[in-house]
Amino acid sequence: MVVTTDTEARERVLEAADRLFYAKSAHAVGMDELRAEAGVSLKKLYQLFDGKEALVEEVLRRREEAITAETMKYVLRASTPEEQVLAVFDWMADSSGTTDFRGCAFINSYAELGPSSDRVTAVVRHQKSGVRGAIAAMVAATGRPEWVADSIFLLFEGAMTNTAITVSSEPARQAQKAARFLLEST
Amino acid sequence: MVVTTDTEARERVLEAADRLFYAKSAHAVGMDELRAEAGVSLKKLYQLFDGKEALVEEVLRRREEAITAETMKYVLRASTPEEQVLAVFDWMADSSGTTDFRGCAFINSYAELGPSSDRVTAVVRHQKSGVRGAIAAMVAATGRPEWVADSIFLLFEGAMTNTAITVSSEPARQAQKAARFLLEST
DNA sequence: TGCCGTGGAGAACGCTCGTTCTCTACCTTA
DNA sequence: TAAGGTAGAGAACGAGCGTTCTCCACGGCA
Repeated sequence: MVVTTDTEARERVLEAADRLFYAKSAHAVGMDELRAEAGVSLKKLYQLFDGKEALVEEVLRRREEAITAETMKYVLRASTPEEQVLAVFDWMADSSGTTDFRGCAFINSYAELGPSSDRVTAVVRHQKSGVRGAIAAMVAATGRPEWVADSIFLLFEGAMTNTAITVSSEPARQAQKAARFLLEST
Repeated sequence: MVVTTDTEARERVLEAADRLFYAKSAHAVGMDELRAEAGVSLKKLYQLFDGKEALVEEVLRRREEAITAETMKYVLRASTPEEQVLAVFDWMADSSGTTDFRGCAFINSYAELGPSSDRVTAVVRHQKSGVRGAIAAMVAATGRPEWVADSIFLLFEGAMTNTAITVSSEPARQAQKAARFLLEST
């Protein structure tokens, strides 16, 4: 028998749940499909998580951390504060290149589960305010006014959804171009 | 007995479906709840529509027309081409004031049903390309380059989702401010 | 070796869904 | 009045869901 700790099983479930929920939306993924994908028994699944809603919540929290870390890699690669702001659109363009890019998982979850789950709504609001804050901090470092940060955040959000819907990285590039203009002309 | 034609019953079903699907997401609304809300028998419901997926599709088509007409009212009220472009953000700010504003119904439907329904995906793409085209036409009338139209469209999209998530018209106003800046400085 | 406790496999449960079918009441028309 | 057809109410059905329970195999330990 392959030995796996609860921690490892937890991570396998979260990884599978994140992937499946994002690709197919939460209500389209059954707990049994999840169990099979994670290679875990149904008993253990319910022993590790309080239920589907709690699982969705944890998946979103985990994804928030993962995305933050990944975008950081792009941001820290840049030298000037301006280039750091623009780097988040490079991350988006690269991400949209991968198959099955489906836009912002938080917006998607809010659309599907927001009306019925306060916990999901709370995590989504938290992520959005985090992204907004991160962009605001970078823009502040450039010395531009705060409304520029607001604008770039909204460009980012609009590009995320439309990059998914059009299945093209064009919106990401258009948003980056607009952000560059805003930074250069203020 | 109250006499109702099939056309009237159809419209009642579509109105109820649009309202409920938008407020609670499609999978959270059962056909029986819909039947009760529309005041129609289950038999007639299935006689008027081929099934739930077809109903969602028709609801989105109908909403696309309705939103186009409503925003037109705002646009035509404005005198200059620049003010016409900015008027769509007035529409958004006003709409978000109504209770139960949930952002863009097309983005929401894409998030929930896009992976499982090609028909829904097609309607969503159609609506997005329509909005993008309408903004492009208005921006072209101002003499600004096309990338300005792309930017304003993405600002619009980002503001739609974040106006819903933050339950505030602030993103709509921020996007309008950014759009005004883009128009004035190009 | 015999016992106990843990854990996995998957059957079972209760519920809700989308969809169809049955039955009955009523209106129309001859 | 009698017959026929239409439409509504809602029961029925099969499937799938989230969740729980049963059963058994297997390992550690006295």
